[in-house]
Order: sequence, then structure tokens, then C-alpha cells
Amino acid sequence: MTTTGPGRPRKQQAVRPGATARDEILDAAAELFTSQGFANTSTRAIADAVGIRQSSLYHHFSTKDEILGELLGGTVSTSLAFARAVKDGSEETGQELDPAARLHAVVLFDGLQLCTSRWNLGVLYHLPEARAEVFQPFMAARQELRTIYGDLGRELTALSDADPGLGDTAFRLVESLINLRADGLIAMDSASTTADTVMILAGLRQKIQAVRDASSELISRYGEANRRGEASESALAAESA
Amino acid sequence: MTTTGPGRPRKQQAVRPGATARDEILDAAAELFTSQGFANTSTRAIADAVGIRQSSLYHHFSTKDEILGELLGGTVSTSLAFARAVKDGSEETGQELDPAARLHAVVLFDGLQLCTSRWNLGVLYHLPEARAEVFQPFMAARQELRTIYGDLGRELTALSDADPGLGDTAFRLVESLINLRADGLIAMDSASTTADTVMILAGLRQKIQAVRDASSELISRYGEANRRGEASESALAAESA
DNA sequence: ATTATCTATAGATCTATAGATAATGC
DNA sequence: ATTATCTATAGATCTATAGATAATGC
Repeated sequence: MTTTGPGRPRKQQAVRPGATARDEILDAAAELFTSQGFANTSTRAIADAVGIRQSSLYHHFSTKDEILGELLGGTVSTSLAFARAVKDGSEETGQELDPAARLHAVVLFDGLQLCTSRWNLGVLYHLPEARAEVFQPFMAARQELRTIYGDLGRELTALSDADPGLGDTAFRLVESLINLRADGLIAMDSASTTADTVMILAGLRQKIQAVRDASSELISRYGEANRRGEASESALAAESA
Repeated sequence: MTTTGPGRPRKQQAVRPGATARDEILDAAAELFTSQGFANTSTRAIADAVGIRQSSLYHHFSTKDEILGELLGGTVSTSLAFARAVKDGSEETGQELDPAARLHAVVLFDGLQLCTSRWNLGVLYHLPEARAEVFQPFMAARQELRTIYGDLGRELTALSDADPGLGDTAFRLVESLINLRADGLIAMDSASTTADTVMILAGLRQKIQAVRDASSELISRYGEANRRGEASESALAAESA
């Protein structure tokens, strides 16, 4: 809310980033939910962080749950869209994509989201409250992402003696970036070393540089298309890209 | 509370396992905190699950935080005691222990705790509430455990071309068992395949069976000693006070 | 007229304390 | 006398609703 518009003006001036009041609220809620938890964050605390009155939140969201739902959705949607694009990539172009590069790219892209987003939004998926019935659709989306990891892992290990559960292990390593970040232990290259670790598990230590290059190309191809078509998604998701 | 004793009898009969009322309360709190979160679990809900009145909790614990602290302490103490024992093992006996077996054993032991405990207590470490100042001693204990993983990893990779960050990766994989369990995806062998995965990252795929055997011996040696002296739980609680 | 804020508040919690009560054990 | 429960409640929340108010835009 930097420009004037319709509606009664705020008493306090806003300091939150965000194009709209709704975005400011989501940004404040993201910070508080990830640092203090959901049940432990009052609607008053969110409102205070935005510079509006507690009840004014309800002009933009009808319940507190709706705010969490919006954040959960924005968190998984970008990575899932990218993973889907990479998975379907071969079909569209007709040309076979390197299985190693595909898994590497998904791990790296997803990992980068988790490491560089303004707030540690991955934490939201580990909040016990997110397991509630109402958030089932978001957990299902995360489950689909996990399935794609598994499929890409099996494609990669089909012809080798590496563990066919590689994709699941990759998913676990990516998710653990959330915990690493929560403990303040994230480094600049945490996402890329995670992707490399997965490749070592695939038995590709020797070919790592070639895989990195091919992965990088996939990210610039599908990651870019992904970001373009996603302008309507929440401003938070855009920020993290 | 199966036997009669001093004190006014309960109106409701207890169905919780536990030698004492205090243990029943901890068991109920563990179930509720891990499934619904801390702030979202009322003292009334805990009391109902035990079969006593809400206020009766305060005869055994002076605050709700104290219950969480007790659970956090119990969760890390067993694994930490084992890891310390394995780390100091060479000094005591004078004989060098195989670095691969040591890391394998710590991963396997820690992983088994997380996979087989009655409730998914590892979740407690990921609760945003656990980050509060009062629980600092427990987070520090977990940090010490992480450091031992790192040290064991460097000992193992010192003479090879494997990633010296192996121990940190191992810690991440073990912790991800908590998420796996929360998602209902734990298998009988999740802990042991995790330990094997770490050995593959160390470049020891060929020697895996020998490492498993040596690891197994370490667990029966130090795991047993550890379980005997399991007053270490209260020792950790005393440390924090 | 529409929008976005505000004030005020209902009603439902929730934690912790005070003090009564009903057992056992000395 | 000690212990472990109980009843009752204070005081502090917290979510969501009702209705007033102050802007813009037609």
C-alpha cells in the first residue's frame, strides 16, 4: 500500500513490502508462521506487523486458516510446475532428455526455492497444523512432487546398479534444506551441493560436470517458461524466484 | 497408575500406559504435541487424554513448557549418549575402531530411535515453539549430536576422495526420517537403508557387509551400556537447570 | 456507491492458582 | 501428615462479527 486509493487511510504507515495490503499480510504471516508457528501467531500479531487493526485482516481473508492455505499453495506451486514441465519435457519436444540432468535440475530448482525465498516457507509443511483436513489439497500437491522425484529417480537408475529409491532419497535431502535453514546453517551452495550429492548416489561422480551443464540448460528452459506463465501467482512466489 | 496409593482417587479410570501419573501425562502430551503441535494442544486436552482434570496436571508439572522440556530432553539424550560413547570408544579401549563402522552405527542407532519410538518425538525439534529461549539446552544437545556426526564423517573421509561433509549429510538424512514418519512413509528398514546410503556416499559400496557387521558389534557394545545407564535422561535435565 | 479501514465487543477459549476433599501411611 | 486428586475461578487472551467512518470514483 504505497499509493493512495479507495478506502479509509491507515492510522499507522506500512513498512512491509508488497504491492497490495493482501501481499503485506501474507508477507507478515509468512514471517510469523515460520518463526513462531501457526497456533502461536495471533491475528493481532499479524495485523501489528502490517500496521493495521486486527479486525481489518478480515476484509482480505475470511479466516486465519485461509492465510495459511494461501502461503502453503504458493510454496509448492512453483516447484511442482517446474517438476511437471521437466517430467513432460521429452514428450513435448520429442527429444529424449538426459535422466540425470532431469533429476539434477528438479533437485537444484526446488532446493534453490527453499534456500532463497524471503522466508523459510518450507517450514509450513512441517507445521502440525498443516496436517489438518482443510489443507489436504496442498499436502496432495507436495505428494505429487514427491512422486515425480521417485519417477525421475527410477528412470535414472533403471540401467545401473544404483538404488532405485534414489528419487525418494533426493526428496528427503531437498526437504532437509528446510531444517538446515531453520538452524541457520544454509550456505550459498547448499542447493547445488545437494544436487551433486544425489548424482554421486547415482554413481555419476565422473560425469558430474556434464550433468551440471545439461541440468543448467533445463532450468533456463523450463524455469524461465515457468516464471513467465506464473505472474498471476502470489507476489511471494515471484519474490522467491 | 494401575495400583492404589496415596491421594484422592480419579473419577475417570486411566487407559494410558505409564508407571506413574507423570508418565501418563508425558505419553499423552507426546501424542498430542507431535500430532497437533504445542500451542494447539491445550492442557485440558492432555488431561482429558489421561483421564484427570485439567488443573491436576499442575501437581506434576508447574508449566506447560516444562512438559515439552521433559519430552525434548528424553528425545535427544539416548542418541547423544550413544554417539558420545562411540566417539570416545577408541580412547577407552585403546584399540582403533573402524571409522566407517562408527558412523554407520551412530546413523543406525539414531535412526532406529526416531523410527521405532512410540510417538514421532523427533517432530518436537521442528516445532517453532522449541526454538524459544527456555529450550536452548535441548537444542544445544541436538547441536552436539550434529557435531559428532560431522567429526565422524571427517574421520571417515580423511583418506578418501569422498565429500568431507559426509557427516552433515548423514545427519540430514537421519533427520529426514522424522518427516518420512510424519508422512506415514516409514518402512521396516528405513533406518538401515539410510545408514547404507551414507556408506555408499563414503564410497564403500563394495565393503558394505563388513561395515554392517562391525557397526552391529558397536551397537551391541555401546547401545547396551547406554540402556543400562539410562539415568542419563535425568542427567541431561539436570544439566539444563 | 464502493472500498478499506476503524472502534467496539461477543463468546469462546486457555493457563495457572486457591482451596476443598479423599485416599494412604505413620 | 502427606499425597493426588477435585471444584471453582481469575485474568488474559484470541477469533470473528457488527456497524461506523473516511477516502476515491462515477
